[in-house]
Amino acid sequence: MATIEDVARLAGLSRTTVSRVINDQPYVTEEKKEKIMDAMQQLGYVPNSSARRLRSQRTETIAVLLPRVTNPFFGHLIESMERKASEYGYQVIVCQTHDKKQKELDYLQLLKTKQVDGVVMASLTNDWDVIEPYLESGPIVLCNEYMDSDQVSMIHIDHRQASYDATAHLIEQGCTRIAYATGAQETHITRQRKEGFLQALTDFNLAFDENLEIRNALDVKDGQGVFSFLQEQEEKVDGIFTGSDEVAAGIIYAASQSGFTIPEDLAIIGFDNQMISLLMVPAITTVRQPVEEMAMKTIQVLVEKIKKEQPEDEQQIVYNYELIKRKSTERMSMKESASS
Amino acid sequence: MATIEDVARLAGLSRTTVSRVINDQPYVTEEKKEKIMDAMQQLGYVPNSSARRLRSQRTETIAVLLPRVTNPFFGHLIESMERKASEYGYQVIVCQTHDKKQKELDYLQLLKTKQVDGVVMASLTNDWDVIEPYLESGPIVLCNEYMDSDQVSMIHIDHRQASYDATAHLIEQGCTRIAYATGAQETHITRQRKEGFLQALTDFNLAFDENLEIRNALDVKDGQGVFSFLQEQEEKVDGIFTGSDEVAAGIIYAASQSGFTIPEDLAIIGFDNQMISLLMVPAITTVRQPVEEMAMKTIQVLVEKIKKEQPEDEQQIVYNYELIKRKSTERMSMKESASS
DNA sequence: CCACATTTTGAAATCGTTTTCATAACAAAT
DNA sequence: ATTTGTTATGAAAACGATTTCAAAATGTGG
Repeated sequence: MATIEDVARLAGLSRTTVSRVINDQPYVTEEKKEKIMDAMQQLGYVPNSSARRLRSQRTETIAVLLPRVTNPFFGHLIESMERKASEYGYQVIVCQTHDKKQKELDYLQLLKTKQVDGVVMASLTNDWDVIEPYLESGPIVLCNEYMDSDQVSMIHIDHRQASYDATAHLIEQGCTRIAYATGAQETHITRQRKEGFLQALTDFNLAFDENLEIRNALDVKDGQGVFSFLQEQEEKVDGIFTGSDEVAAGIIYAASQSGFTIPEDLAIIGFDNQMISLLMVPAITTVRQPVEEMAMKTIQVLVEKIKKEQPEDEQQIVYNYELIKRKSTERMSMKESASS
Repeated sequence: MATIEDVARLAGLSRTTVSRVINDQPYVTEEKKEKIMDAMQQLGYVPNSSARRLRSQRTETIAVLLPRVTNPFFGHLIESMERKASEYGYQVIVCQTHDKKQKELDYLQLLKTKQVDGVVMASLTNDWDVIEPYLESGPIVLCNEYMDSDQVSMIHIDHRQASYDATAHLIEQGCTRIAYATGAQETHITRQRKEGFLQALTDFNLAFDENLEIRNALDVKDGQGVFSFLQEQEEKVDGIFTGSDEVAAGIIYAASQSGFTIPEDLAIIGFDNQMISLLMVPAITTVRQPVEEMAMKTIQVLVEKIKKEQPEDEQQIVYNYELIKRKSTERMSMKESASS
């Protein structure tokens, strides 16, 4: 492999001048510049990125931590992040934590060892005091995660309010005994959502039966399991709030196989407005998050932090969500009869 | 940030010895080893990865090129690849080509600049003679892509035969006028599939109307478009082969809104056995690929190539697929009456 | 023609490791 | 006591770029 030295020699100039050409710096005459370009061409020279990284202390790489790519929400998130990062000239390393605390910390190590210039955390299961020390090694931005700290920027929707609205909607449709299915319970947005859910019940004078909380429901398969669980209940459950469209889809699939009618027997609400929520029969009521905007904003904020010398104030950017009402909760007949 | 020098000084030893400890090499007495460990601990030392990379010429990073993460097939692929790579101690850089030739080459540049030790190409739109020169810079393994060359290892199913089987199935179900919807037309597996499709028609004495080939159909939205297109045809189309479950789902969704019955009016076949193919009503007949196995094998082969000094023979590993027959092609009534 | 500013160039230091090579220490074998 | 072989250690080179700093060349205004 040709090095900068080889180019310099062939062009009859110094490494310094070659470096100037590579980095598009001023103070090189057009003539020499061409000579160098020719030499680079001739040798098929490309600068060695490890050497640049070492000297310049920049890696032009970002790590994105998320639970798993196969969850379509995170799939879309990383899709957009990679596109945006690529525009800025940054590479993206995928870091799947599978909601494991240790994995999360392992990946944060990338920041310490200077393998990345910054980190996006779209997965956050550790407590903040464990994460905080890593801020010394480089910027971290939270996306879709919330943290009660003013030392970190975050981009998200109001999960508490969204869950509240969703739950209220279920109640307005006449549901009185509502189950709650959640994903990994450790994360902070999960707590936010739970709060919103409970608040809605309280405000409408409904009690929550703790036995109706299902944890670790993440995908379609889990959704099928959730349905079995609901079916086993002695007292009939007439509505369920799920943290994901996939789980909701799984429930509907299982329900239709058991001859249940949705939403009459059971009203279902999902989250994220994935394509599947539109395609299921019945279509699933869900909460839309502006994924692409959030993803791009996150990258923008992170890149700005990377480039800035002195730290700016941390930003908390809250995006709007939208409750999309569909057939899976449309219980017109019940509406009249039910009002505790 | 503490450097190896600092650690050496604090421990009263040389950089070399510290390096030995870091890399778990022999010839360090237990006593000094502990001293060094203590010093590292005390200083919060972590080795700088750029420096290691530069000196050792290894990056412990792999680039995975694919069209887009949001396509669930590739989502699953990268999910498994990242997991496996992580086991081997490798990072994964996501490189979305969006089926653009230039993007593909841009990302291959990572190999040239030594930012990655190897590349997985799960997206391959350029001709081989354009790609080949990059092999000089490091190993490349194809996954889910086929190339008529013995200079590169590849892991895939027999797309030609799978398409043949799928098409034959449509014909056996009584379809006589079959449309063909494909994704990005530039890739090599796309050609393989087309061949299989055409061969089946020929073998069953059916003609293919070139007007019934739809290109660039990638997702649900495109599927809806495909349905409109089919509806506009004067001569009725009674079957369609699509290269993706998402497209198939889009067609079914649009069809159901127009009061079409699937499969009686139109039999549909998808590809990849995504969750959606099971969840749609009717469920979609599709071709299952062993994604996880393929992904893990790909990483294994690549890592082996990275570690081996002298190049081994290139392997072509062909996995088995499975045609999963579901409701979207189950035209029992037609079966009897139709046999050209 | 001089003084001064600006542009152009390169030698050498630097980034933080790993690797090579030489040497020291120690044990076992002659 | 001497050789031989193995283990233990460090000095210095190397990896391939960027950055600093000094000096040379050029231009400009008086």
